[in-house]
Parts: sequence; structure tokens; C-alpha cells
Amino acid sequence: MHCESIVMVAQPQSDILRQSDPEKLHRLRHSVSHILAMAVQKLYPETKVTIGPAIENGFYYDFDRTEGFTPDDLKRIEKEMRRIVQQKLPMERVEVPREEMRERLVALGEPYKLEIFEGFDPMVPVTLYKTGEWWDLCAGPHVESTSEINPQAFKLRSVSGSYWRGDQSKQQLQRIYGTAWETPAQLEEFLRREEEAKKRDHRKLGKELGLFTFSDLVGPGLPLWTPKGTILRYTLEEFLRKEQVKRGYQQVVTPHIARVDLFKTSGHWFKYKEDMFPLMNTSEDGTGEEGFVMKPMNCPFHIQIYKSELHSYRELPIRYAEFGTVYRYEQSGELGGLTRVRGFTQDDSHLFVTPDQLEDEFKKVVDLIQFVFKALQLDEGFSARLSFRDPTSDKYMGSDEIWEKAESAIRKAALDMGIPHFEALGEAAFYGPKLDFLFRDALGREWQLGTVQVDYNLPERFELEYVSEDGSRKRPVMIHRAPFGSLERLIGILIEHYAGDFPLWLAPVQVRILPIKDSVFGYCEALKDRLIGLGMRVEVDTSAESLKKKIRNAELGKIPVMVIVGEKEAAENTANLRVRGKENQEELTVDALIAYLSERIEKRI
RNA sequence: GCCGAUGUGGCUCAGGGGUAGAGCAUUCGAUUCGUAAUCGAACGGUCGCGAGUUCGAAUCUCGCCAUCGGCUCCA
Repeated sequence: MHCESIVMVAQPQSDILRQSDPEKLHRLRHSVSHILAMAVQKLYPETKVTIGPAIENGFYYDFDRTEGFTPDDLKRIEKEMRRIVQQKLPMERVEVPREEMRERLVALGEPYKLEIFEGFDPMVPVTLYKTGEWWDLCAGPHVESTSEINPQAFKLRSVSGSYWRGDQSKQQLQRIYGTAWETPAQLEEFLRREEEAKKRDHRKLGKELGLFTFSDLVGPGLPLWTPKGTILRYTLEEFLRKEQVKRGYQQVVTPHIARVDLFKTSGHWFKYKEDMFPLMNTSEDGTGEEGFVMKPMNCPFHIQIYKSELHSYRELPIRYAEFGTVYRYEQSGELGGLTRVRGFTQDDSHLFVTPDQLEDEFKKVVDLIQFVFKALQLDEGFSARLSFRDPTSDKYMGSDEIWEKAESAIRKAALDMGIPHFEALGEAAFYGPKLDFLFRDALGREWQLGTVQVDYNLPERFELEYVSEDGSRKRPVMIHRAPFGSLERLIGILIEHYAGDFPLWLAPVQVRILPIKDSVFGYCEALKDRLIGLGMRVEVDTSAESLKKKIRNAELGKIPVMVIVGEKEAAENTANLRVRGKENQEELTVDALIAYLSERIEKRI
């Protein structure tokens, strides 16, 4: 059954939610957002309208109103919307001369609309859409009449704050979110599917499966890993560590805190201070900026290791790898589950290469990341984002020339390797461009996992060198990379991706032996010891429950393999295999069971 | 950080100004069972924390903390 739900996610084209023409749905949703604004202004006339676009699965509208909207208000508004829709009003497009439009907006007293209007290209004709007595400055398109909107196929969902023009320094607005579909059946299906998605939310499953926990006393955004969750972490670490060693990485270990001077040299203290935990001031009088900080990044530490001796070009590329835990002071409203935390462990590595080696080494890193994602069965769900700088912004370190070099190297690697990608301006780190691998969680939110970043800036700031062929000192280029991104986020994504049904090699408990009666306990314990001796994670369910109950518990615990043992098995030195999610069973010799388990663990299936 | 909602035993939730309730889990007892819930009993909560209103607060008010949905920001 869990497998089926994965298939469902993978092939959304065939389902009822995809039957509607996307263009048409978009128009419908945009129109419903207009009806929302109309209803709000009818019920709360002091409210000013701003913008209200169609979005994935629905729409929102941002209003300027002193009081917030309560859930009861939403019900009232929704009712009013239905009433409006049922009047079957035409939604008319009217082209209006610019001067007239300005006058109309001034007369209407809609400052935000006026601001939008003033920003328009004077050459483009301006339009408004009229629904009954109400009208809104809008380019459209909309449905022709509210009769095209099914009053039972939309729903207001939540209220939240937002900012005018998305700018924190500007007016705070009230945003109402809604969902809208062509038919009530689609709406129901959407809501049902959302319920399903919530069931695989890693926060819920993590608690149910006992993988991690949080404590108010420890603090927000600081996960505590239980024994079961720790197995996931260690297994993933071990997997990557081995692969990296094969690929020429060397492991290093660095502390969690450092003098603030380290981050002043790196530039983090100036560009990243807001995101760092505050300074632990150890100066005599407690003033000034002396002392230690928690590390928000590992790179400056690895750089110090590089700098501890002189390197020849013959040694390069040098690849230092560390599962390094970093601490970032995220805004309180940003925290959530394992995907956004304040302390997390990066599978970090810093590569020091000659300029000539950059492209080749970059490709090797991308290859490693692809290898990792394939092993985790995540290779179908990702997209790669080439995160470049916003050329109009000045928040970046380093010269234009350096940036252009780095960006073109990344673009070339992505093209040469044929990875599906898109370019995003303004998404770069302040010290260099990135190639980021993105995933969606069960609730459709996009998260960044793996990342590769080219960095010409830190080598400059720390004055890194290597001795070149001709004996001169040259500056290496750095690559920062983390295939997992962070262990925390990766595990959060994996919990949702597998819906808690971890493949055998990752499962915290791989095998649970279920004795049918007390008399076979001895046989079960012996079998357990043998499997544990082979490195497997095994338990015996010695509770005084019925077999049915033991099976149920193992299924709910999402344990991949059940081994059922009764008198028959104990007498014949066999085991009865029942695989999670499957009702059929198989009677195996113990040796065959071991072969079955070993093969699957080895192949990571 | 901002807007809104929520916060009752380990978990899921009911109750709502007058001495805390259920199911699951846990413990104990009985049951020894062949593929998704055996029966019974017991234990367990100063109702997130702190003030205030009140004869009396889990319930009303305020502040704080945390969580959730968003905004802004990122692995």
C-alpha cells in the first residue's frame, strides 16, 4: 500500500486533478481571488485591496486591514463569495484611458492599486475587470461570468501575514489563501490528498517511529536524535564516508567554536552576522568584539588545515571532508521539523584545486552527488538550480571577472553532464555561485539538499597558495560541496520520500522475529544472535500478545522484515519470512534467510 | 522577526468558572495463540510557564515560551 502511494506521486498526470486545462484553471483561480476581494470589501468596506494572484492549487489575496481576519471571518467571507458567484455576474474587461484610470483609482481610494498603476509601462493599455458593481485594476484574463465558477469547488483555507511587495520594511498585509477547482470532486480529491500527504509529514512520522525529538529546555530548532534515528544518521554517514574515501577524500575534524577573528577574516562576521549565534565575549571588560562564536560554516576551519603546511601543485586537488555540525541563528518563525533547524550537520567538504583542475573536479563532485541520490532513490525527484548572483546587487564579495569565470564553469559542467537544470539569478551565496539540488517534501514545499559551490573569494581572503610547476606561488580555487546538504534535512526528506518505510539497509530495525509461543523463545534468541553477529539490526518480540498483534505492531513500526517462528520452524531450523506490506509468506532455511537479507542490504534495496 | 491559529497524562483527542475524562501505549495478572488489535486490573496529568480577575481558574484577561500555517530569510 505504501508502494502504491509512491507510484501515485510519481504519475500525477493520470489523475482527476490534472484533467483540467492548466490555463483554464489559472483563469478560474484568478477570478475566484477577485470574488474574494469583492466579498471582503463588501463585508469589511474599510479594507484596501492589493494583489491577488492564482497560485499552485489555488489563489491568495493580500489585504490591508488593521484587524486580522479570524477563522469565523473566513466562513463569513466564503459564504458571501458563494452568494456573489451564484448571481451569475459577468466579469467584464474594460480598457480605460490612463488619465481616467488614475482618476478612478484616486476616487476609489485604493493607494496600493494606484501604486501598481503608476509603475506600469505608459505604452501598454490599462484594463480593469468589472464584476457587478465592483471593479479591480487587472490585466486578466478572467472567466467570462461567475457562472463558470462552481460555488462548491472552492474553499478559503488560512490567513497569514505578508508584506507589501514582499518587503519586510513595508506595510504588513493580511493574506487569505484559498483553493479552487473546476468541480467539487476535484476539491474533495485535493483535500483528501493533502490529508494523505500530512500522514507522511516527517514531523509526524519521526515522532511515531521514535526517530528524533525536541525539548523546550534544549531549545527550538535543536533536534535530539534517539537511538533509532541515530542509526539512520550513522548508516548514511558511513555510506558516504566510504564512497568519499574511494574517491580520494581525506577526513578531518574541527571544533564547534572559534575565535570571531576567524570569521572576520572569512568575511562571515560582516556578511552573515545576523544568522550567527551571538558572540561569547571573553575580553577583559566584556566589551568590543573579542571572543568566540559558534561556527555557522566549516570552510574557514578546513582552510586553516590547508594553511598549516605548504602545498605543491602535485598534491592538488586536496579534498578535506567532515561531517561538521554548524549553528545558525534562524529567525524563530522559520524553524520547522528537521528541514529548518538551528544546529545541523553538513556532509561538508572543501576541495582545493588549481584553476586548470576546476572543471574536471566540479564534474567529479556532481557525479558523486548523482551516485548518492541514486542510492537513496531520490534521483527522480530532483531538479538542479544554477544559483547565480543578481548582477544588480552589491551584496557579493569579489570582482565581476571572478564571478563570471565561476558561473560559466558551473554552467558548462551542468550542460556537459546533461543534468536537468535551470538558472536562478540572485540565489548565489555571497562568496560564490552554486549548483543546488532541490527536492519537494510531502506537502509540496521545495527544499535544497546537495550543493556545490565554486569559491574564488575565500582563497583570496585567506591568501591561500600552492607552489606551481615553475616554483612560483599561485592561488588555488575552492569548491564547497555537500551531497546530503545536511543530515537533518536529508533524513526529513527521506522519511517523507519513503513514507517511513525505509529500505532494509537504512531501517533502524531491520528484522523482527515473532515467536508464536513461549516455547520457541530460545530458538528465536539464537537466530537473533546469529543475525546480529552478521551486523544486522534484529529484535525478538517476546510480548505476551497474539501473533496477529505482533504482526500488526511490526507493520505499524514499519519494520521491513518479519520472521515468524513456531514449533515447525524451531524443529526444522527454518524461518517464516513475511515482508512489510506484503501478506504472502515464505518458508526459508535459516541460511536462505541470511542470503536474502545480506543481498538486499548489500544492494541497498 | 512579523501576521494568524494552537498548547489537557508517553501518543491521539474529549471536556470547559466549583475537587481532571476516553482510547492507545506502559505495568501487573490471566491467555500460548500460525500471519494486521485476546481478556481483566492498575499506574499515570499542579490541563505549556508566569501574573491578574474571582469566594473559587484547566476554563476568563494579560505577558512569556513552544508548535503549526504563512510572510521575510536559508542547508
